[in-house]
Amino acid sequence: MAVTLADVAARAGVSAATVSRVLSGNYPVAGATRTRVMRAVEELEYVVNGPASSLAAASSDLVGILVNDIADPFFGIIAGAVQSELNGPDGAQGSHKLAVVCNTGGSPEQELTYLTLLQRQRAAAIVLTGGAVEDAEHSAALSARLQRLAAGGTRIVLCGRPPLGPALPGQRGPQGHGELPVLTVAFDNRGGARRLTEHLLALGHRAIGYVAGPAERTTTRHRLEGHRSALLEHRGGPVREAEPLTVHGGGYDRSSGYDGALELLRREPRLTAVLAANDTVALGVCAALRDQGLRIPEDVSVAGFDDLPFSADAAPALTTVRLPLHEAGARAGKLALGRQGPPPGGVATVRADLMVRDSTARPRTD
Amino acid sequence: MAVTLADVAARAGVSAATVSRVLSGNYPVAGATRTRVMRAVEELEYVVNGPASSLAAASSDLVGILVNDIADPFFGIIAGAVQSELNGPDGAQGSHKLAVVCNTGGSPEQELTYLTLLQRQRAAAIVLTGGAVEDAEHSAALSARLQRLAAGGTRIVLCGRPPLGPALPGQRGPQGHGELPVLTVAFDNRGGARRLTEHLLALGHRAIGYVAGPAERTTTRHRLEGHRSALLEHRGGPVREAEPLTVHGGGYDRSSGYDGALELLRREPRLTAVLAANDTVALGVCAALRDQGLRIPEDVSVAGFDDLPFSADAAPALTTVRLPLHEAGARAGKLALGRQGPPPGGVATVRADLMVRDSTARPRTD
DNA sequence: GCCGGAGTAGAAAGCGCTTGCTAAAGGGTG
DNA sequence: CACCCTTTAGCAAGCGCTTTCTACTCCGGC
Repeated sequence: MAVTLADVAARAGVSAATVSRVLSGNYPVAGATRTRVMRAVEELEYVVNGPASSLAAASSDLVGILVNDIADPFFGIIAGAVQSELNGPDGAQGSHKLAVVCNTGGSPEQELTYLTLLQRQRAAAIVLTGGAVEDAEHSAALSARLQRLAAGGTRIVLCGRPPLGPALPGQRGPQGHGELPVLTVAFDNRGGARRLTEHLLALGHRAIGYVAGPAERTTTRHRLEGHRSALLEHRGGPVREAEPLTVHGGGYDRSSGYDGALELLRREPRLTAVLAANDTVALGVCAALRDQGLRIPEDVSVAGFDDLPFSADAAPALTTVRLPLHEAGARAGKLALGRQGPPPGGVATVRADLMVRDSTARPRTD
Repeated sequence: MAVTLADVAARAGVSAATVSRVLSGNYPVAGATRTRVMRAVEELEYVVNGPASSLAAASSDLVGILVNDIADPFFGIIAGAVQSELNGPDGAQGSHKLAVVCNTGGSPEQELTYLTLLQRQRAAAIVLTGGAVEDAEHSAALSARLQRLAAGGTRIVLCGRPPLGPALPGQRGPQGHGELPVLTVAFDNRGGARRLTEHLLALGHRAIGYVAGPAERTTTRHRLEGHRSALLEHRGGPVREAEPLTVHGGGYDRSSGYDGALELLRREPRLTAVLAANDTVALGVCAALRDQGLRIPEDVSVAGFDDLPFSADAAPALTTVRLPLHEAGARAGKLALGRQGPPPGGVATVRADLMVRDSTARPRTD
């Protein structure tokens, strides 16, 4: 039924070995033979059998990308960037790598399941994106699985999540365990959140609400830590204790923002600013405030995080923290393909720049 | 190095065949043997070699999804929905299908390239999303390629693009060629655009601008056709000839909308409404209008298409046409897996409902 | 004019798994 | 109690490709 190497070989009057070598190009083949083979390939419209060659060569052209939700532009942008690196100038006309996108929905079980599936495909590399769930048991299981994968030759890259390892939360600096072969592209979530909060403090806000993401995720914790540290270090006047003005939404979605804002307003009607876990949540916050008859930024300032494309076009344009998602994804892709040397310490941290736009302003002075 | 079937077999004291059968589960194995095998599998942490089993069984658990740009939520939502169907209740604990997402960037060459790559992987199915480029040569090449894939057992589903085939543009009804084994989930772009335009006409608008997408795409053409037909059929007053008030943006992106709106304003300063190719373009249109000091909808009404999540939260909330992207993607996924019988004629058309929100209103009466 | 080494092609042994066929038990039945 | 059928397991032949090793041809150099 299907055309095989042998068919091509027969037609070109050579052996299968020769055809294979012409196609892979890593063995000298005389020019005349090569053209004869290529002609046979075209005439027969031959397409290599991937599984067979993966088996024989013990290699694969699949690269896994784990995301929470591919419908979320945050992950879409990263995935797209990773994928764009997969066809770079590797072999003759680019490598033939394909991106396998896995929606984990943020679930640790799914994460593990997909890793097994990718291991089964003997994936060449895997990029894990988005914050990790902070659970000792799961971390251990995840770590073990990644070790095995790495041992089997699969390159592992974390993008937008903190480096792996037995390092305890809060513990920083060089890690003790012997060189985990897992590279990381991390976001400066703490720094970004801190700068954002400082911006609000500088504007004069003192009652600042915070609609955080799901409690158990690293991203949530880091952003919150940055926020709190800015609050604590603030000199120049009394600042409302942060805790009561923090609510944890169910997810990084619009409705969490809507509900969270309502809850904050209930706790503290004199709120003058709300920080959201990310831009999508911020949109929900804005909607809730508007529904309560509050103007942005005249009555309440709002800020997001991530700087997704729609944020600049929101009305008012959203003040937020820009995460270079495309750049980070591309970097992760390069690392995954081994196309770029590992960053010092295996961890590259990308900037998180404050983008001041129209949704934040000085608080009303009444 | 890696654990193989034989290792498991040895440990369980059975033959490799038995292990294979326990794992695939489609052959009777005695209970005792099965548990013994399962234990060995767990002790050895055995993971099947996908390429090897694909080769031997001449099957694959890869499903390709071609999208223009995965960073665009339009495609992200569809891809996510397709993927969510891949783990349905197929085998014992769900099938093991993986989604290969391919960013074509809208380029016909890339499209063909990725199809070859997927053919090489012997993909179980391929879902092509988004509008097609209307070019005879490319259509023929694409069609041929899809035929070959289908002949090789790969299921092909089109999602959000018109059915394939030698049917000439504009020609409708039953197609003459013998049953293309390609299923389609189509969007009612014409109907949606028509209803949207009718809405504007009903509000009293007569000078309606249209910022269309790239000229050569089916989606662009269909939406434009719906728009024009509504204009032509309108009874109840003079309507500005549509052509001069249509501009073609470079893409379905924000900047096309911004530039397009400016161009429309230049051509017709008394414009009272602007329809955009999609929601993202609409955001750009809004930004441009605002920058020109025009209020929405008081001075100019604006409408989008697709109803992406951010549209409802835009300010003002965007009037648009809702495309059930998730539903369509899920449907496409089911069809791709053969989990659902083909729709009559091989084509399922999904609704495109008008969503009237705050960005459209009666024109000023001055 | 003979030998050694490039340069090029082929034979064949797998890669790890699936599956058709065969074989060995076990259990009813006449 | 022999026989046949059912149930369960193993044998072994591939699936289509890669790659090592071998073989051959053609040169230049001594």
